[in-house]
Amino acid sequence: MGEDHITHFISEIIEDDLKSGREDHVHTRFPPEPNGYLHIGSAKAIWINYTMAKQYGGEFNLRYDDTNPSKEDVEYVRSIEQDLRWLGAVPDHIFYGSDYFNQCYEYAEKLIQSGKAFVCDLTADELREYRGTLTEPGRESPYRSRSVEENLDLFRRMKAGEFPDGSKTLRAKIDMQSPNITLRDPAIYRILRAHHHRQGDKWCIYPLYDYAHPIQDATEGITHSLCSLEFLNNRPLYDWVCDNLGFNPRPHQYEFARLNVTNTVMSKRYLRKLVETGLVDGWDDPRLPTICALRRRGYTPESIFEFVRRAGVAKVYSLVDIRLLEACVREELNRTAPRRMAVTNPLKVTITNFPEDKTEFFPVVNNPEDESAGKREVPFTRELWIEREDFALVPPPKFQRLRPGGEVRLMGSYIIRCDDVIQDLDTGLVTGLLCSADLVTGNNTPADGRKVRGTIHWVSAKYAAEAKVRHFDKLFTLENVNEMPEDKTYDDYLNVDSVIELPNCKLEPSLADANPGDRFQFARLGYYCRDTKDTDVFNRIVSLKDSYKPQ
RNA sequence: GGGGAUGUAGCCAAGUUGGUAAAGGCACCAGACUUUGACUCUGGCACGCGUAGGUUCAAAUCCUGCCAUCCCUGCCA
Repeated sequence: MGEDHITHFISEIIEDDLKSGREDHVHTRFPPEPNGYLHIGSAKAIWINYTMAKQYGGEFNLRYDDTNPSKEDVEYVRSIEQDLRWLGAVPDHIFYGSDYFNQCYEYAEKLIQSGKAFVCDLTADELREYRGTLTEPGRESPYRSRSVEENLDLFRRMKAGEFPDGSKTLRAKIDMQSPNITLRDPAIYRILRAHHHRQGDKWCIYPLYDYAHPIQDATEGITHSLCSLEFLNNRPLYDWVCDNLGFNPRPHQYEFARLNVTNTVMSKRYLRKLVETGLVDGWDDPRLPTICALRRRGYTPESIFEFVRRAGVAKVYSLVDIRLLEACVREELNRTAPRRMAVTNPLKVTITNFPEDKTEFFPVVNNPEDESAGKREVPFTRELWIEREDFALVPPPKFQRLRPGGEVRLMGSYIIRCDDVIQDLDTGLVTGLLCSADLVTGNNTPADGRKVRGTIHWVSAKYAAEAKVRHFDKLFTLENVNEMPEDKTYDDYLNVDSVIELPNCKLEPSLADANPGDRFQFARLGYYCRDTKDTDVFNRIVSLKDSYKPQ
């Protein structure tokens, strides 16, 4: 799947670095904050960092960016690694940003000693005021000129827990006039008494992202720190930290546009809300765009990475059509998923010229594109189920399936003719069909050479297995969220009833043995996966394209 | 009355030392094939590269102005 060698502006940068000798190897990392589950958007950052490392024979780290204990949890740590492995981006190393808290602290003292950082007593509100605005420069903090000794003393006492939360910060001394607000003496340490999922209560001061991230990268020997475009403004600060701490060699940050997908909400905040309020069953509810939900729904890791690959890497804000993902899934599953017959909306058919007590087995091809997949024996009996929509009392133009007096092929089996229609006298509803099979022709082309256009799927009523089939009509529960007006919220677009459960599905008997996670193509109905949790359910992964248009 | 990034078809996206039918994929349309109206195959789909000028024999590619979108005013990441 995909080409051996992937090219985009990031790969060109890396190749230039390698060619010019600025770098002699490639080492990347995926640095999620463990504050939620990975989703399809995360897959892009994972894919880029992973493929760039592997393409140039380098290493790829998973690093938990856990510098803010108030938002993080071990549950997320566990899920992230699991999802990463499932996707196939197996990390060469797993690190925790919090494991570098000692280094961060040492480096901070170093910054203080070289006069590059100071302890500031401004409150959050005051700090905001001093910072200035987008159009006005900021003012220097009155504490900016404290002596090295005083700063060091204060910082050590911050660490020792002598000051209450939020009463002081350590700030980098850069430039309050800078048009880039990130550079206006940014806070690099805050006082925060919060239990850390990994460090416990060891620390009451925590480094901030802009300061910790370059240190983490440098400590791990990262060469190319690939992140999304919203960190572009932070790059000068990233460079400032690297330069002022004298990292050599030092990592370099490059930015690409993050992935947005139509009808799909990536906001971790909102996804968490859906989970916590019980509107969905959990982070792996098949309606969600999380990696674990896609997995449960039946998407393959290959198709997700293929989607990311085809969506491309550039620097424009982009909104990729969800149908590209669907196309990737269809393409893969079409090659790999065994075909099975299932009837989601059953209509009884009686083959009047077929004996009541007889069972005939027809060999049916498992995958027309893969001969090694072999065949299976499907039982045929006098009473069958067919799809209700495969019969039309009054056929619309170009309708090729069954109609009164018409013929149709039962896939892999006989051609049948509809002789009689049984209708409910009161409602007119069709309750059954009486048909006769061309027993002479069998599963072959008709001896008289007549053409029978339509082919429909069927299941023996006597041997049918039962299961629920779950359709997701509105992908990921949200419609048109990408064009959401400002006065609306995600809740206005929530469509929790978008799942259609079809309780009376008739499945060909071989489906009774399917394992959770197994994927199939149900004839003309789409690709389905037996749910891993709810095992009497088959989830529709994606529907087949339907080019049938009457008239 | 700031700074940065970006603007190529419905959606992504190649193409940048200027060179003369503007790759490819998704979507869509038409047709062929078909024991799944799937798949596959064939053909179509930007007289145009945000816009207005300029330089040039030649511009998506260079220059200038303008417009639009996104990011930045967390002791979040």
